[in-house]
Parts: sequence; C-alpha cells; structure tokens
Amino acid sequence: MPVTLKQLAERTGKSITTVSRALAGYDDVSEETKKLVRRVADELHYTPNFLARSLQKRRSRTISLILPTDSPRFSDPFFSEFLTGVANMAAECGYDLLLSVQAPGEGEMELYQRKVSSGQVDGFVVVRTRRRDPRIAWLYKSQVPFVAFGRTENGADFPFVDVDGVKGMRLIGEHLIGLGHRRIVFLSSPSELLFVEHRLDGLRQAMTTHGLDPDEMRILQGDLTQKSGYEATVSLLDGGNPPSAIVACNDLMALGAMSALHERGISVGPDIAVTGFDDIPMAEHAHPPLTTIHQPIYEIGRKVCEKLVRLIAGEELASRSEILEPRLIVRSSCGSLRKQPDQTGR
Amino acid sequence: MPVTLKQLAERTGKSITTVSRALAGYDDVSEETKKLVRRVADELHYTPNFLARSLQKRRSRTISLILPTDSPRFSDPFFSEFLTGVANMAAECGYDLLLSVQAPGEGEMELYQRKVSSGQVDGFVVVRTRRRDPRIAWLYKSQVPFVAFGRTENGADFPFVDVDGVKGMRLIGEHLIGLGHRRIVFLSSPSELLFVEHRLDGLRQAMTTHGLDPDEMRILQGDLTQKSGYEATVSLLDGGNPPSAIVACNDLMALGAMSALHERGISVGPDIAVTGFDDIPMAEHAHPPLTTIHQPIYEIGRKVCEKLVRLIAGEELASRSEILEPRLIVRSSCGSLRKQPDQTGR
DNA sequence: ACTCTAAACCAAAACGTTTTGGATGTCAAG
DNA sequence: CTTGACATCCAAAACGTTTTGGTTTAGAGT
Repeated sequence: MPVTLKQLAERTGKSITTVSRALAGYDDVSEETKKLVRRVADELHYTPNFLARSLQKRRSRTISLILPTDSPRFSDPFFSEFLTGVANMAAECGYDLLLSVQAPGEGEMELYQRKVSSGQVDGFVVVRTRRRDPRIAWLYKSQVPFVAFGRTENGADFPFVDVDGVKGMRLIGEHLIGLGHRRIVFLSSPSELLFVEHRLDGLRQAMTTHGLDPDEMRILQGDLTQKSGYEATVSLLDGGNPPSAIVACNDLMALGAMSALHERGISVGPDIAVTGFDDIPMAEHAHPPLTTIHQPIYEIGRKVCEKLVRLIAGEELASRSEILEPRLIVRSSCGSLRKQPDQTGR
Repeated sequence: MPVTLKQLAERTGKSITTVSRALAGYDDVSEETKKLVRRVADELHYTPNFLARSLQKRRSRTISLILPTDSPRFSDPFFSEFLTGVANMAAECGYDLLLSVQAPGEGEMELYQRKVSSGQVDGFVVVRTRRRDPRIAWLYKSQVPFVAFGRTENGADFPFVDVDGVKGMRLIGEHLIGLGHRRIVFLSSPSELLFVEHRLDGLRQAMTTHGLDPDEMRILQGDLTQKSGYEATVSLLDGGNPPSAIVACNDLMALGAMSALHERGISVGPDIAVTGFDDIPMAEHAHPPLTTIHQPIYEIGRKVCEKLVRLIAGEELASRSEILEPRLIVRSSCGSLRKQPDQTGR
C-alpha cells in the first residue's frame, strides 16, 4: 500500500534507477529531473522502504543495546538517563536504537550473535561490563563494532567510555578521612561488575595514603538496589559496633542505608556519614542531601553512541577509549555541611 | 559473509525453495530432507536474514515505543520498569523493541508516520497519553496497530491499559480526610497529561463526599520531577499559611515535597502529611515511607505489549481496554502510622 | 497400457531498494 | 564526417528471503 519507487517512476515517466538516484542527489541526474522527482515524491508522501534499503546496502542503521538484567523489574534512574543520551545521539546521527533485555549467562551470547548475523543491527552499546566479559571478548574477536560503557579486567584495547572510579572513590575516601572518619564500612555488590572493584580500590588507596589499614575495613554485600542497601545496613546496626561512615558503591544503596539509619533514629551526617556514587537526581533531594561522585551519565550515553556511529562508518577514532574525571559533590550526608544551599551547579 | 539459504542449498544438494520450506516445517518436504537441512543449517550456524524475511513477509516483528520527552535528561524509575515489562514480553512473543525519543509537537507525528510507512515497525506502544492526543487520533484513523498506556479525553474506542486514577486518588483523599485533614494542597502538573486530571478529580470527589469544598483546595504546578515538587513546596512554605496535607500527583514530586519540608524542619507525617502516586521502589524507602497508590507498572508493560502483539497478529481482543484497580499503600508519610513495618507486601 | 493421486521437489517471481555497467544523444573539436 | 567528451538516462542484477504455480516420479487403480 505504501508508495514505492516504482510508482514514482510511473508518475514521473522516468526509470526507477533515475528516480532513486535523483532522490539520492547523484549528479548524473539533471536538476530539472531532480526537482520533478522530489516534487512528486513529496506529493505522494514517499518514504523509502527501510527494509529493502537495508537489505541492499547491508547496513541497517540500527544499533542494539541489550540490558543485562536478571531481575525482571529493573528500575534504575541512572540507566534511563543513559538510555536517553544514547537514543538522542542515535537519532541525531540517523540511527535507530533496538532495545532488548537479556540476563547474563545462558542465551546471552546467542542473542548478540543472532542480532548481528541476521543483519538486524550494525553495532552494539555494551553496558554493565563485567570483569571478564564474554560479550566483549566475542564482539572483539568477531570484529563487530561496539562501544562499552565501562571496562573489563584484561585491559583489552576496545573502545569504551568510563568514569575513573578509582579516583572518584579516592576523593570520597580522602574527604571522609579528612573529616576524621576512621571506622568505615563499604557497601559493595557481590557481582562480577568491575566498577565495584574500582571503587573499592579507590577507597583502599585513600586509606593507605593516610596510614589506615584497608584490611580492617568491613565490607557488606548488596546488589546495587536501594532495598539491599537498606537490608545490609539493618544487619550492620544489629551487629553492634557501628562505623562512623558508610561508603556505598552507588547512590541507590546509599539511600537505602540512610533509610535504615533514619529508622533507628540515627542522624545521617552528624552521627554516621553516608556517601554514594553516581549523583542520580534523587541524591540532591535526599535527607540529608547525599555526598557523592557526579557522573555525567547523559553525556556519557551520547559519547558512547557517537563513538559507535563513527566506528560503524569505518572512521578511525581519535581516542578509542576515554576515562572521564570524576567530580566530588559534597553535600551534607557526610556531616561536613549543615543545611547549606545546593552545591551541584546542576 | 553470513550463511545464506543459497549456501545451504548448495551444501545439501537441494533447491533454495526446498531448504526454505524444510526449515519452515512445511509438509511437502520429506522427513529425511528436513533432517538433512536442519543438520547442515546447524553446522553452518545459519541465521535467517531478518531484513530479507521482513521485506518479503511485509512484517518486521518489531514494535516501536517513542518516548515523548522534551527534557533531554529523562530520569524516571517508573518508566524504566515499564520499559522492561514491554521489552520482556516482546521478547517472549518473538518481537523486537525499537526505542526512540521525540518531544511532543513539531516532528512528532512525522516520526510515527515514517516508522510505519518505511515498514520498520508493525505497531506502537503509546505512553504518556495526552488529553487530546494527535498520536492516537492518527494511529486510529490510519488503522495502525497500537496500544496505549493511558487514555485520552474523547473516550475513543482504542485499546489501552490504565489504572483507575480517579478511584486511586479518591482512596487517598478519603484516607487523609478520615485522618482529619482539611487543608489540602494538590501538587499538579501543567501539562495536558490526562492522568493528572483524573487524579485531581478523584481528590475532589473525596472532598465533596465528605462535605468539603474542592474549590477551596490550592493547586500548585510542577512538572512531575522531584525538583519541581521541591520548588513548589518551597514557595508554598514561603507563602505562609501551610496546609495540613500535600497530595502530589506522583511519587517523585511527593519526594521533592518531603525534601523541602525536611529542610524547613517540618516533620513529614505528624506536622504535614504527604502522599504520592505510583509506588516507585523509592517510595518504600523514603523518610518517612511514602503513602501512595500502587501501580503494577511492570505488569502493565507486559499487558500492553501482549495486547499489541495480538492486535498485530489480527486477533480480536477479548477486552480492548482494561482499567486496573488501584491499591492504596498506607505508610507513615501521612501521619497515620509511626515507624511501622512495611505494608506493601512487595 | 492408461489415468489418477500423492509425495517430493523446484524455477521463477516477488518484496523495494541500490549499484553496475552501459546506452543514447548532443555538441565541440579535429 | 569522425571522434571524443559530456550530460542524462536506464535495464538488469543484486541483496536473501517466501510464495506461487508448477513438474517429476512412483505407485495404485482400472
């Protein structure tokens, strides 16, 4: 039912070839003909058939992002912002974004393979990189264009964008230690996510630098959700001997921790300091506002996508990988400030 | 480079037709041949070319979801959960999900038209329906399959899933009034989103039922973000004559409002009650935990997607539209409870 | 020996593009 | 008059499927 090149050819009295080339702007078509064709195409509301074009060009102008979540309910304000960054940049570059959900493990690699060998997508945005990441190993060896948000352990030379988590957490650690905190608990995640490790390392470095023994730091396991931060903190408090500071490896868990503290009537900031990482919008409006590390997540999304588009087009990337500087946002959850105006500059 | 039917035909000594039909399971192919073809296909890791197939079948098995956001940064925990619901169900039905971002207005309709007339997608999931929604008007008249999450004003007979916002807010209103609240402020949104109107109506109904004059209720404008809830509340408090309860039309704004109250040293619950709507994960862990209306957003995503797939397949829907019952979740932000265990049953 | 049926197969067309490799006509230079 | 250059056009092939409309072969029935 939709208008095709064939119909345009009939209406204009030209051949399909000429119509196609006229619309594409080739200069072996006279100006006059181009105008005619364009006019008729507009009149009939011609839209090129995406499938036919992609089939012939062997390019779908579509990129894929596969959400590696196992919990069916996936609620992360951080991610939706990243996603809009990717989607917006993709649109600007004339690309489409295909979104899938697939838990790590069983069937994960098959999905990646299928997407590419079916010709459906030209490349991938890889998120939540793992220490030894089979997705990256495969994509790399198969020469499929991809850009990751995050790194892997075996520093392979693949294109990625990341925030310097080690440094970020070092900033947090130094800030806390500077405030006099000595008994610190780290709220971690048991998964094989590498960024968690980076952040822990950063904290350790800060401690070492200031003559503290990192091995004495307690580490609690969560799973990056607010709930798990809450639960870990509850059990921490139940165990007695509370710390002076709780350092969570992301904002969501930090908010959960604050929740548990409040519940026990413990004043966050003065009594026990809490810090996060990410600077999700909510961090600014928490009680008290959360000290954290800002990640320009929307821009990272855009950057990742832009790199990917370049890669697909066959351009050489000036900088294959990019590690962004973290920015410490001091708010009152660590006790150094008391009800001050906002510091983010957002 | 990928394996094609042609190559399978060569390897098996059969024709392309037979290979195609063998894989599709037609019964004019002998069992023996089918086995042979399947074996060879497995060996060579054959994956059908998605584009060629879609082109010929005139079905892309892809559905589109266009995020109607104007702010480039879009951070909504509510939405990412909806999205995973849609994506998971789509995957289960063998469909893919194409995600785009496009602000309402200028160019919005063109995007919808282009997606369908280019043959790229078979149908749409429409979110954030507006009172008079041009997307729905167009999709309806063009006979393009779609299912909406939310309704429009001119109760046209299109397929949708929604939660009964009127009733939900009535539950909230009655609860608050039952607790003795009389001076209520509604945190609204200036947009033409219909659900906001429903919620306001529900609150008004509750007031009327209990002999209160809804016209005396103050209404503040926000834009559904936490920040706007915060700001609206700050200006409310600055204006003096504070209410006894703040009813926000979504959780995010309620959290923002709580933020502002805390900052002024006003105790949420005992001093001023605050309620939300949505029951995002964060609501449970807020301080104090937020009284709100639960929306099974993940399931709604699944439902919407399932309906859409049915529609595309040409099936008649048993129930074109579905209005789900809201569930009141009473927590302590409205002052009726004091540090009680969680009530959600999540 | 002939027809009929059923089983198994397949060539060609079709889907709507783009690309390839010319074809045609005009005009100026030789 | 011929040649070459240039501008403009286009038929056909290709992309990888599925569908259409058959054909071929073997065996059964008469």
